[in-house]
Amino acid sequence: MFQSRTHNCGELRIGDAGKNVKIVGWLENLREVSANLAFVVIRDFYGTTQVVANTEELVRSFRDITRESTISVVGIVRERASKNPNMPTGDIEIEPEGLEILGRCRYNELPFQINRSREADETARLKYRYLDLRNPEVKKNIILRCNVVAALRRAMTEQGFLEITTPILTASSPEGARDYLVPARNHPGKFYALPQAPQQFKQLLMASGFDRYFQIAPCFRDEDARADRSPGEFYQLDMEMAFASQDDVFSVIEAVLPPIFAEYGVYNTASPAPFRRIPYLEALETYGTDKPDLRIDLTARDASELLSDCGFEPFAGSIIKAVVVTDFAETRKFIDKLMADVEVQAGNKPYWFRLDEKGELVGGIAKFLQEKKSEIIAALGLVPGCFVALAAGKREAARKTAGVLIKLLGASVPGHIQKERYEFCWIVDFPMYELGEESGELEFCHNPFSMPKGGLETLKKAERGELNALDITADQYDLVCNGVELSSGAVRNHDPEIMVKAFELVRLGEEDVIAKFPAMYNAFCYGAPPHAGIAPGVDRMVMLLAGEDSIREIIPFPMNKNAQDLMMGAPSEVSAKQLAELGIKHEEAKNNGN
RNA sequence: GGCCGAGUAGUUCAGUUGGUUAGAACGCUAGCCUGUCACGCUAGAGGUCGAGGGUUCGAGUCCCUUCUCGGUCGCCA
Repeated sequence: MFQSRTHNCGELRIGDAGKNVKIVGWLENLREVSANLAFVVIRDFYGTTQVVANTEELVRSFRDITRESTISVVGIVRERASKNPNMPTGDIEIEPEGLEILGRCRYNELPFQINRSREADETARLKYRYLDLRNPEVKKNIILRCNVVAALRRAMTEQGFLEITTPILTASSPEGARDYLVPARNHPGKFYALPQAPQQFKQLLMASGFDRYFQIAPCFRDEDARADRSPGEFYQLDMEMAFASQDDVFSVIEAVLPPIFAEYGVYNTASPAPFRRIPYLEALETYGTDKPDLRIDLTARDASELLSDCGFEPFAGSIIKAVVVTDFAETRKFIDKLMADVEVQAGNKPYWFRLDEKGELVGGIAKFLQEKKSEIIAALGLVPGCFVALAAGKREAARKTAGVLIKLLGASVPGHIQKERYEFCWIVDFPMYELGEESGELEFCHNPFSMPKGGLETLKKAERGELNALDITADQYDLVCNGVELSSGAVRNHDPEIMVKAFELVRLGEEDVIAKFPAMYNAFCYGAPPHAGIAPGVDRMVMLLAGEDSIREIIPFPMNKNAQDLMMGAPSEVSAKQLAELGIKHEEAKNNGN
């Protein structure tokens, strides 16, 4: 029978010398110095401790144990003859009196070396995640995640929020991402859906009279992965407040996040409250993106009037954005690489020129600019040593290209980014509607739950043609940190009449509102509070705090890019019996050629 | 679905204009070594070069097809 340890592998110090102890853990390493002297490293969750094998018999015993087996060692703590100042337990070692194998590792070669697992093939890491996680370097991100989640819960609770869980099996919702569907055994042909977010439930909680709700909420979306987007499932710090305005939501987030970022992040500085607020359109014009990285000091300027008639063919009739980089001393090779990278990421070719130390416009498209040289230098405020990157095309393409230019120039040209900090901002005043790319017709820009600014009156004006619906904004906002979109949120539309009117502008009506959101529509007909909320992504936050570029590094058991769990073998086939119970036909018929 | 990159020993990688028996490091096995701590030293085992086809006297290398993985665009209200 297993007897408990007296100490873990991270806690013994010089003051413990002479004590009788029992430690347990994984056999990490065996260093044989001679036939009758070897050093054994035992690792557990808390750290590593050295055991000394100082007889021929002991050396043989340890040699016969495969590494990564779990063992227990009973013995006496003693001061080391040669200490290791680099490890917390480096002053002591254990002289064993008893040794027991608890769980033998059956393999003397592992899929990868534990202490170097981060360098291993990712497929192997995911398949053997339980070995990967034995690596303290890998484990520490998961511990960080736990600490951050605990801190978020504490902070939200302190702010008076209640954590309320909402259903995982729910109804498919008609908009947004692809749903994960679960067949309903008792209702053949019908399906549950896993929630893309607890959006409707949290609004119903507001209608139920809960004042401040939050949840570390699992969300499920069947969309393709990215480096910063795990496929399938992710977590949000979902919150909603009754009788609340945009400012109320901002106050809570500005109180909750900066201290946690400063305490747990790789950078220990976070922008203090209040965060900068940037209107959506201004962000697109100035930063070329709705998720600017404010650590970068570069901005985009409109140079359409200045340059569109300079004779350079791609500029004719185009919107042109200029990004001026001072103190630029990079090589032509650097520029070519950067321009190529921008073209790939933006899907649009960027251009450039420089003002050299002699005050001449050189390089890139400079030969088209000589006639208007002084005008250009004055308009863009150029000084010798300036590099000017240019984005041209239709308005959206020019903005996007400028955004990519700013991002890549900021990251690679020295002196234009203050990297070691968390820089938050709010993007506000999102448009309520946009023209659909395919349909060309008016559609909801983000989500139909947001309250249009000006409420019913504004919508009626748009309906009467006194106002362009595209100019209607909503109290809808994004939280952005270091160029990463952490969250969207909004003041919600809690008035059934305004909801219907908002839908009418996109050629839908009351029956559509009821069909799509029956519970919410009905509930709001019984007296709903004005409410607002937000849902910062937990995974993205932890990524920022851990300084990781891959979302898989901060998820305990991640899926691969193709939404497969290589360790568990999901998704997997199921038995014909299971399918039959669910009223689902088996694929076999097809294989037989029927 | 499009585009880009990768796939060679258990692992991470190198491999020249196509040319002898495909190498290194780490790991593994055996031996040596009395204070190591990424211990050191010596020796050894270990390869369907992702798969299939083609060009060639000869292919890890060139061509075609295909699979897998990663990144990115689409997508993600």
